[in-house]
Amino acid sequence: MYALIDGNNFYVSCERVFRPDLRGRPVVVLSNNDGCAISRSNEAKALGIRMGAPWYQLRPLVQSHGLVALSANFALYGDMSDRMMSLLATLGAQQEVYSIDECFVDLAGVGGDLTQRGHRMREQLLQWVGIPSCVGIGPTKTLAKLANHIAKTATYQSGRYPAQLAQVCNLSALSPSAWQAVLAATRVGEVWGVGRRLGAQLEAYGIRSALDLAQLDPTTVRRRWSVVLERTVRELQGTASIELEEGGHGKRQIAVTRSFGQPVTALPDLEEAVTVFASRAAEKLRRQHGAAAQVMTYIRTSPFRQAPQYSRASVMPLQRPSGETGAIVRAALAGLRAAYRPGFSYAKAGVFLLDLQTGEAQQGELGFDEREPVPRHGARLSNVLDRLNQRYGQDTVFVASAGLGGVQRVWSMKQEHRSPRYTTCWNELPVAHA
DNA sequence: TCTGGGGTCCTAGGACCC
DNA sequence: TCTGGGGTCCTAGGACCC
Repeated sequence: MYALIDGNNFYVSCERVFRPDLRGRPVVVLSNNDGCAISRSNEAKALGIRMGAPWYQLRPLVQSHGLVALSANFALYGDMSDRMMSLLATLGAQQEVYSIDECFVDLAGVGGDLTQRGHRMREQLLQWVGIPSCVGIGPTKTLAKLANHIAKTATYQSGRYPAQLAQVCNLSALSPSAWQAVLAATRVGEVWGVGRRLGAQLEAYGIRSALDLAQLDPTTVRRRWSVVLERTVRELQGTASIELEEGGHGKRQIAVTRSFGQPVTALPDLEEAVTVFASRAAEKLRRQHGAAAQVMTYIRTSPFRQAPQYSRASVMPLQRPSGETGAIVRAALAGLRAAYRPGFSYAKAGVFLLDLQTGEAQQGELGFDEREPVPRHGARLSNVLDRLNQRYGQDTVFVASAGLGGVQRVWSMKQEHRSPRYTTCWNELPVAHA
């Protein structure tokens, strides 16, 4: 049996912990560059604000409906997420942190009434961390996910599902007929693993509800569609086919990409940005004690503008797998120079670390070239860099090609409404007045 | 004027091997 | 006239997720 616990409107809920005055009001959190809405309070959803709606289209709602827009504050959300996850880890034997605002918990061996346990856990999460959430419980991850979706919908939208499934929905506690009824009331596209494309295809075949999908023959599904959808069908039927993945295995790929605050044309500006992104990516890599064998740099113009379009990625292999800032920045800059064409207005750049290896299992090499022994100082230098930046704050020490005039960076992003980093920055702690 | 960032997995097809 | 069979590895691209 699995539980899926998911924070409601997570980013907005994080902001509300420190701004109780935002409760009951329409609030959105904007993406980097204040580009578009990436989290919405229920009041904002009720105004018809869509996920991903561009901010400039929403701006009139500030006047007309008291909409509050906040710039994304990922330092805050990440820290709130850590608090939430460590509390939820106590719910069962194993936990998979699936995203910043949700986790699966394996309930194997957990006794007692699981529904009640779910209610207690979400009350504790609300009281201790301040985040409202919903809990779904089911025999497989896909069913737990579905149960969570049902709990959420029943909480905020009356009529579609029985009201007692609000907040906590435990499918395994339902009678077979009640179970069938909730699956029949769920559109096939709402099932985890069925996206827009598959959803449309399935509907065209007359498979409209989650129940319809669950009643298909898995082998046929594999032949007609894919092994991925076959697994989903088996999971809906109650056969666990997607394993719980505990943390600690590290990422297979690391990316740092950003849109620019304004279009960038000059190579030196792009070099600054790519240096910063590559440095950030190298830090992430070292945090999981990894090494990258390849570095990809990518630049592109804005697809939303009526201007000549250009997009190019370039992969540079490293001489040997490395987690050092210096080596990674050099490779990323070489990739940038290979991808760059003058005369375009670039809107975004990114650095990807690929072909990652873990610290313990790294490919050795034959010493063909004795004039160039394996360097050791680079790794030590990067460690010192990390320790200094950890102790004295981000960017205390950095690579010079990142540019010295931080304020003059033409490409830096817009964040006009960012809240304080209440929990991760000494200067921005909330102050209590007696 | 103004539209995010970071991931995973699977498949098809090409290059190459014997 | 007539030209096999079986396999691996890598990459690009698609679909999905939050």
